[in-house]
Amino acid sequence: MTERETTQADTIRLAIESEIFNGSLVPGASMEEGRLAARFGVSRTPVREAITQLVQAGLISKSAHRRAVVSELDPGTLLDLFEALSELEGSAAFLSTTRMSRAEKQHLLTIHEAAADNLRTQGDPNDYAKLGSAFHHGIVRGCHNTILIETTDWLSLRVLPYRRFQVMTPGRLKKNQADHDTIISAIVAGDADVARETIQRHTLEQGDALMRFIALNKTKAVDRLPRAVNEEYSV
Amino acid sequence: MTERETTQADTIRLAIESEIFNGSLVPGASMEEGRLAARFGVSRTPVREAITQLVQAGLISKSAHRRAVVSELDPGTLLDLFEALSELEGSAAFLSTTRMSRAEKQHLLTIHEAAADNLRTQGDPNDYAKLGSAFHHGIVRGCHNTILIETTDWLSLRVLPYRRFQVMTPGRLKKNQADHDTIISAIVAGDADVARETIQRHTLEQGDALMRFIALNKTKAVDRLPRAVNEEYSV
DNA sequence: ACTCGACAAAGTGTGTACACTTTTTGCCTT
DNA sequence: AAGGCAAAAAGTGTACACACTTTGTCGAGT
Repeated sequence: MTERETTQADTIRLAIESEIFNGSLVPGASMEEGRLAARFGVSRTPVREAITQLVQAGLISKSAHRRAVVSELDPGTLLDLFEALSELEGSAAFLSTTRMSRAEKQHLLTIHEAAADNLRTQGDPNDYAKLGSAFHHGIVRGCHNTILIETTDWLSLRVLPYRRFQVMTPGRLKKNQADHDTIISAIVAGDADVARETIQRHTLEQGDALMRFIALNKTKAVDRLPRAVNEEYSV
Repeated sequence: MTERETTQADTIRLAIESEIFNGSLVPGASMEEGRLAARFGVSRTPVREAITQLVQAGLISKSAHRRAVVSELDPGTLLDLFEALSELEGSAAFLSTTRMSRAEKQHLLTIHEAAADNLRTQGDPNDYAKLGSAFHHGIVRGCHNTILIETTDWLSLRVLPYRRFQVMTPGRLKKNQADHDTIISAIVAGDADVARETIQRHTLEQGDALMRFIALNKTKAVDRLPRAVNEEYSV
């Protein structure tokens, strides 16, 4: 009768994931199984399983007999990440140009226009960020290649813990929107090569900006984060 | 005193992995934790951990309260896999063209020539396959982007269980070698675009050939595999 | 005071027990 | 004989216990 579709380990994994994304667990923070278990009111077993999963996802690093640590990306790796992501998104855009349905293109246009509207009316920057993310995701999904989508998502996930550092200056916002405009135009016009090159450079630049920002502000920013913890997470 | 650098779960994971690769565990075969545990002489705990890891790696599929199954790729997904892989290798080749050291290029040439020699002297086809794999891997490593390398390896891993189906006809061998020749020439000449396009198309064609072969011979081939099991793995 | 090393505390890895879910078996009904 | 329901068997998920490893502490030697 009592049907359990989602296991406890899954619940814990999602919980830890979101704590990493919302910044409760900062990159570099170490997690101790027993404490997590106590905090979530379960035994260590499902916690361990959740951690194992997150390790494979790349969000957590861990070596034998040592406690798990939220993955910390050094600037070099972060750059590699964005470079790889930009190539992947470029490939996706290339394929999407010829594979997206009319409805999908329309959906993308709707998002793009909503973003433009947000800029014109000086709407919530947070909403703009969401629209931007939806735009990228829409393009990637448009390629209809499950593996490519999955892989892109996988890489995007690993950047997520650092996205919160991103601050968009008015100049960057405008450039961002202009890039998106070029991309969607290329897709609609059926120019796959331009779509690929534009989104590729665009994503790379985004990453570059984020990297520079982190390099400059990291220490200060970390200390100022709400509920941020540098060392051990406290109950 | 007794130092344990590799945990039992790791050992088990590697063991299962290699059984998947060498065909003892065929895609679609279901694995039962208790039996695996007994077979490896450990408790279920490390086996479960190994399985969790392999699930995240994509080699095994599993849903709650159901036993784990060696991932089975339908033709469509397999095609997607090769398409994604071809894009990734294309990107890597593009970057490698400008980033490979002289020594790395030399190493690649050595491999390529050994392969050519193998063809001329009608050497062991198995050796030729290994050289081909080393060639691809060498190009990917040449891009010096950890994430891109890691991601490419990740996708390659998922194809591995199906590589054993691959049979190279003399015609394919020659074409394969010619492609490799074009690629290495482009890299040495510094023509990144040609390198990208060539290896991209090359990998895609490889995948296509493999797919067709599997589609034609799968059922028969599976039954003929040494130590192959269709249903449950028996102790 | 500093280094080194033994001891103590904390934490991870794995074995085992048990609850709950799924699958199988076999009986009953039609 | 086929279909379906119920109980039993098998298997997965989780708690807990314990061994071994790592980490932290404290005191002795220099």
